[in-house]
Amino acid sequence: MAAAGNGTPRERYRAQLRAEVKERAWEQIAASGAAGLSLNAIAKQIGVSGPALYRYFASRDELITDLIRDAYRSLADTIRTAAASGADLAGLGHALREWALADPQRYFLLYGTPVPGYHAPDDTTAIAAEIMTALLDAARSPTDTAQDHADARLEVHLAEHRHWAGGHPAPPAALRRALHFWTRLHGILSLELAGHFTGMGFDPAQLYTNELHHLAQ
Amino acid sequence: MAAAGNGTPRERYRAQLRAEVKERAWEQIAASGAAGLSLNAIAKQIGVSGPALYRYFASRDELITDLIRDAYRSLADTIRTAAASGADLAGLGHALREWALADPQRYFLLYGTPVPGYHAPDDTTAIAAEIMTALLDAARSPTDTAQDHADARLEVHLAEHRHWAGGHPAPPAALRRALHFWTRLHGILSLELAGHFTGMGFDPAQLYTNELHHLAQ
DNA sequence: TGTACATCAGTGAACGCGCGTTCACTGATGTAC
DNA sequence: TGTACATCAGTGAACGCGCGTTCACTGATGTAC
Repeated sequence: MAAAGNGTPRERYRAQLRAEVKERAWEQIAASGAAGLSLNAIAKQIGVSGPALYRYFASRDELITDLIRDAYRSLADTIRTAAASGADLAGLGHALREWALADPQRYFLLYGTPVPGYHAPDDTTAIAAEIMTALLDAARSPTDTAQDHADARLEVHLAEHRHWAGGHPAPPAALRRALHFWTRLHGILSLELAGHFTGMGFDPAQLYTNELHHLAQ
Repeated sequence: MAAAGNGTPRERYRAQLRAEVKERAWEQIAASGAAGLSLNAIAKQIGVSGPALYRYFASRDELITDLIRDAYRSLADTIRTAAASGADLAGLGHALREWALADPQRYFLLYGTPVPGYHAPDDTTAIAAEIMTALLDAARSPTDTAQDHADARLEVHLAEHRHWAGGHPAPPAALRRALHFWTRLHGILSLELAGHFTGMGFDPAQLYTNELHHLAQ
């Protein structure tokens, strides 16, 4: 009855096997993409029959949803940890890059090709909003230097619509900076991870760092 | 023997059926993603038995490769046409955006989640290089205004490695501008098309236009 | 400490499905004389 | 213009595969008295 420690042995065993299933799932996704994820293949790798996994996951979809949730949580933790240790926007950018390079297919599971018809459950969009909030906080930086005309116009537009994220009103300049952070870094990262820079003979990291300098400006 | 006009009736018929297969394939990709593309399903839609398609495509992979090739060609044509009609970088940007919005899954087939292990055939990378060349030409713009320190450092790096694209040496400033064009616009487009901005209450087009102004600067 | 019962993990067989692909064959379309 | 032959499109049956998932059942682990 007590919800103490690690739970009963059976509960610990359950948690451990769920974790192992997910581990194998990530390996499989890394090896051949999320589309080819197969419960039977995972079971075989673990050394258990296929139907056994249905004690731990109601369906293949539930497993994938769980993986997406974990990926979002992992990214949110990474960003939060960096922010908590006093990183500025550039610091968050490097944390994001490291996280993405550590497991490209995990990155693509969140930000890659969407599956038509699939809708992420509400709690994952909540975590995504959390990440955005962390970015916004970091974007609320001291150096509020001169901005050119084009940016000013965007900020007016953003000011009209900044009611999202649960009425968390951020200064339009910070919102603009956070959005640029997100879109520019995602642009480089996803092209790099998909291999679109190979053979072009330059280091994507330099491009990335350059964009970070722009953003910190 | 003469390779004139539209060829023999049989050749025209072949070309027509190949085209119809591809059309249905795009519809299917738009509806459920490239992973779920099925030859049998296409055959059923056309009103023909499954094996019949093997007269027109050697395998499922060949069909997909063909679709990728067509998509690249379509994008290259779009960019080239815009450039030929005197568009500047901003103009190319709008052309790119329209092309992407017209068929998001086609965009993702080129720039979305990579399938581990899949290597695009050489001629598609040649078309990709062509697109890059068109960007470079447009990026070789008149207004070579002041650039900040961070950009200068990136340009030195690019200058050391600008031997790609068949020894087509572009000024580092143009290369930098072209790369920023590509990565920034892709960043916004892919997040927008994947629905990551929904519910945030602003218009991605404004963000996009804003980036274009930055690039034209 | 020992027995009776409930809980739960895992198995193996089975269902139904759709896939890519091969193969032998029919029937229509084009070609050669 | 007509006949003999070659070419080619399309069919239907079949193969082998792996998938997700259900179901009845066995055997081990934990719980209650």
